Amino acid sequence: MSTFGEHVRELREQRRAGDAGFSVRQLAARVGVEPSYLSKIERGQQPPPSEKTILSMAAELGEDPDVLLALAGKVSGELQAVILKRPKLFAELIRQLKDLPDHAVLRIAREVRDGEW
Amino acid sequence: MSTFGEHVRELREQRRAGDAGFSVRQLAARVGVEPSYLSKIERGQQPPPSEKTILSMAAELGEDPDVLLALAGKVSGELQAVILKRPKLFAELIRQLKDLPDHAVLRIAREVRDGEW
DNA sequence: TGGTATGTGTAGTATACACTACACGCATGA
DNA sequence: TCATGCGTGTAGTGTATACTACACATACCA
Repeated sequence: MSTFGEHVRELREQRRAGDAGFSVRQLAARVGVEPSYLSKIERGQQPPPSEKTILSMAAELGEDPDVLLALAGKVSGELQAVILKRPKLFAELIRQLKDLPDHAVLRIAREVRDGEW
Repeated sequence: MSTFGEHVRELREQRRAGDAGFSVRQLAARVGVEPSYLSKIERGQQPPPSEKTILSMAAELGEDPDVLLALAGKVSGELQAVILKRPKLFAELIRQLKDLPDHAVLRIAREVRDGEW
């Protein structure tokens, strides 16, 4: 697995191949940070930025916010809020799901979505 | 719902009714913080302490760690680690479960535990 | 060859986090 | 009365977080 910075750099360079607006400077401007800061993040000289900044990056780069947050070692505040409302319930469930294979977890998500509960 | 501090104070005073070892000073000593710090936390003059300290408090007070952490607005690092390993999967699932009633979430946890997956 | 854009280096800053150290006044019991 | 324990007030500390500001060298291109 790549680091947060490496992954961002990769995404940005992919976008840049077809769109010159994805230079460090221009992306930084749209994301709302200084270019040197973004540069350092991409090269791992700075730790990943705040959740707010990561979400802005994800939107600009067309990446899944949860994935980018995860590379930064963060769980989104939105998800945390869901857990915090019913901590016992969700704590127990998540621990149960910890070692379940992907397809099983996915199946539960689908069944819930399809209203079988 | 009570705040973190109020809840801790309540728990401590309950324990104290039958065990003099639950003074602010003695509990603080066992938890590993200064008495004045614990006192301030209980009265809401300080924000909740670190996860480590909260877990120590939960153990001493016989409270569910996830519940105490939740009152502090924190999700345990252990749970976060589970989510961070498969962010897409868990993010999707948790969002699906957001508005599900307690009994339904509980039923899923039980069925997973009982090996029906 | 002068203007513009690029990535990056150095230095500094404001704020929050997570506490400690010590002192004070009150109560109790020997 | 005085040692012990109690809760709490004031002040200060070290570290991390999340950045900004500005300067520099390089490359393109008109």
